[in-house]
Amino acid sequence: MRSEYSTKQRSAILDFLKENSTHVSISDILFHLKEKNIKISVATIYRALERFESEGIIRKMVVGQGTGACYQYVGSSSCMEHFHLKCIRCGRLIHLSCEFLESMQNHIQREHRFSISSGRTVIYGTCSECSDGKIDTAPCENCHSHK
Amino acid sequence: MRSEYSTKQRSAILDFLKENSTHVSISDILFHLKEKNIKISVATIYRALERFESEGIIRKMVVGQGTGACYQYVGSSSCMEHFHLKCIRCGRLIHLSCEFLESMQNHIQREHRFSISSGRTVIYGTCSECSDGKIDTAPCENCHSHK
DNA sequence: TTGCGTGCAAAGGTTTTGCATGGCA
DNA sequence: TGCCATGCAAAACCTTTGCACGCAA
Repeated sequence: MRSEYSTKQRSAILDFLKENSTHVSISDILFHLKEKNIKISVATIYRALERFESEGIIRKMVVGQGTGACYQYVGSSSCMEHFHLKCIRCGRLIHLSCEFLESMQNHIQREHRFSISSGRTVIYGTCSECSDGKIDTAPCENCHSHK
Repeated sequence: MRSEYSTKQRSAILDFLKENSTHVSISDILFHLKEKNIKISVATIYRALERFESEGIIRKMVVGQGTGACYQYVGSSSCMEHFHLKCIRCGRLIHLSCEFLESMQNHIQREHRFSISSGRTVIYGTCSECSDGKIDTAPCENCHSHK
C-alpha cells in the first residue's frame, strides 16, 4: 500500500466535491478554484480524481458524449446510489433516488443475472417541460428527485 | 423534414454496422473500410453515425472512459421497444423485454413526469458470467430475454 | 533527507467544424 | 440545376505523460 501525503490541493478538490454532492465536472472544479484564487493545474486535478476514484471515495460517470466525465463524492459509506434521467431535448440531467428503481435493480440482479451499475447508467427520454405538459403527473411520496 | 441522399459512403458504413450487430467503434469502421479499399474520411463517418443515431437505426454507447464511443445497428425493428443491458466487462449486449421494466417506465412517467425512451437507453452493469457466478439467479417467468 | 505531489508544457486521442468540391435526385 | 454529402485540414476538446522542482513526513 502506497503511503499518501495530504496536500492543500487535494483537500481543496475533495472539499469542493463534498460540498457539491451531485455532479461535478473538471471545469466546475477549475472554475470554483479560480474563484477562490487557488491555483491548481489540470494535471493535478486529473491525478487527484483518479486516486480518489481508486480509493472509492468518489465515483466517475460518463454522461454525455463529447462532454467530459463527471465526478461525485460518495464518501466511505455505502452511498445511496441513484439513477440519472437525461432529457434528449433540453439536455437537463435529473438525479433520481427512487425505491421503485431500487427494486428494479434487485429484480434484474436476481432474475436476469445482471448487476446494474447505476452510476454508469443514464436513462434517456423527455422531461415534462419538453413534453408540453403531455405527461400526467403526481408527486411521488416514496421518491426524492432534485435537479 | 430534411430529405436525404443515398450515397455509397453511407451504404458502406451501414452495411458494416448491419454485419457486425454487436458493437462497433470508429476505428473498427475505419479498419474495415481500409481493408475493402473504400476511402471515407473520419468526418463523414462521424456525420453519418450522428445522422443514423438521430434516425434511431443505430444506437450509440459509451463503454470505456478514454476510449471512443461504440455503435450498434438496431434497425427499425422491435429493438426500440425493449431495454438493453450492456456488460461493461465483456461488452455483451442483452436484449430484455420485461414486465417489470414496463411498469418502471410507467412509474417514472406518471410520478416523475419523465417519458423514458427505452430505445435510446442502455443500462450498464456486469453480466453473470463476468461476475464470477456471484449473482444468485432464478429464471423469470414473466420476462423474455434473448441474446 | 526521501520520495510523493505538483506545475508546466507537450503530446495523444477523440470529435467537431469551415469551406470548397463532388455527387445524388 | 439545386442541394446535400464529402474530403481535407484545422481546430476544439478532453485526458495523459515526462520532467524538474516543491513540499509533506
